[in-house]
Amino acid sequence: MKDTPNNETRVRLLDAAEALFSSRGYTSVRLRDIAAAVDMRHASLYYYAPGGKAQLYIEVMERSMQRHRIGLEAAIRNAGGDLRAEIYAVVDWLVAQPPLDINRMNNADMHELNAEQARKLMELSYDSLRLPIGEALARAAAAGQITVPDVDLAAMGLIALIQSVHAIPPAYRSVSLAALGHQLAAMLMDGWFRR
Amino acid sequence: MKDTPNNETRVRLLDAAEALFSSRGYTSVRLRDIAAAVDMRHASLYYYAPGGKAQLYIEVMERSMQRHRIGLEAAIRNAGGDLRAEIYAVVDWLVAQPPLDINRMNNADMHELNAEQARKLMELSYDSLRLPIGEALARAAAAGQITVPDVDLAAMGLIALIQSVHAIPPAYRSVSLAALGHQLAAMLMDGWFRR
DNA sequence: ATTATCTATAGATCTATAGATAATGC
DNA sequence: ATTATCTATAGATCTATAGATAATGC
Repeated sequence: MKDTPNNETRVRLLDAAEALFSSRGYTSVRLRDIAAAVDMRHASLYYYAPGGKAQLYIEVMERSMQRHRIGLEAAIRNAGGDLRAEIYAVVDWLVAQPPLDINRMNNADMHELNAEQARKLMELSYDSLRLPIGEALARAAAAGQITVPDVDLAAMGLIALIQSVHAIPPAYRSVSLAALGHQLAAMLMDGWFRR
Repeated sequence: MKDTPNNETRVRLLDAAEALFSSRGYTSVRLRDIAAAVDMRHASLYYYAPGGKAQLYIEVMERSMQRHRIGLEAAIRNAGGDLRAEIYAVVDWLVAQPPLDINRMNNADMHELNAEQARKLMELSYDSLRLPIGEALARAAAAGQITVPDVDLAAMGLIALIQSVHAIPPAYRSVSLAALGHQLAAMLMDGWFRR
């Protein structure tokens, strides 16, 4: 009795499921889509996730959020203490990950899940994203470098702003996601108004 | 042979469909959900939209985007020429409307539609949101009041940022959507860094 | 006669389960 | 014997269509 079968295939499966769920959301992704992405028949997914689609979604999203928390903390830690560098490191991390859409998660995906599981997953999501960035902002605020009304609001706002790079269809996009992300972050840090 | 049946009921139906599609997206909304919202049987929806779910979505989203364009232009026009007032008017307009999620539209909803219809709808959406705000920004930039890398990027960034108010579950929200929206907009206009 | 709705149901998916099968590991 | 996959299919939705019905308008 092993709690988790195989491994390499399992990771490939979770990666594929994450990419799909993350960009298209719970209801738009069919088990067939995930199976096709790992070149399997959809029935075989039940071998790795006996709980079916909902289990797969929750597992994949929890893993994603935990990875984000670790990745964001590391990105900030390695940026060298300067807030601007920390924020750019956050942007670089985010644009290299599958797109996040917290609005869609909160307003659509969560309706398809058991209420308690949904609550827990949203809490994990908010914490994983908000806390690392919020702490960096709190340090800069304490040092008198920045003025924000609320570090949590600012952190979640930054993420929403950065994720808007995924709203631009590739055809209309002349520069890299990272370059766009940096421009957006710079707007938020420096403000539109002339100094 | 009339092109549009009834009217009062039709408008109620489109309003209900818009609220649902807008916040939960194409695949998460069932025809039953829309029908229930207007107290009908889902089969009756075909009387108003013979083209079915896809027609309903497109019709409702086109109407939404045209209304946004008109509403944003009016909000800006009535704000009295000051950029800050114009942006707050934009925020007030946006938070009073059903939530927009351009990321979800672009990455999920559009996959369920005919490619050409999807392209047209996204183009209309970008124009309806981007142009009114972009023009206000261009005027302020020409007057030397603000500095932005790209007015279109700034306009779409503002919208994404404002829409993040809908990612906060009501239970965690102590102030009004408008107040939150203003805080977010002020961050973007003035920037995080001390002046 | 037309308008606005309903009931009943066909047809198309989608998720999930059962059971077979081939390969691998003891 | 266990692991990893497949085929086949049941069961549950969902969208869409057909045809009935009641109310209203000429």
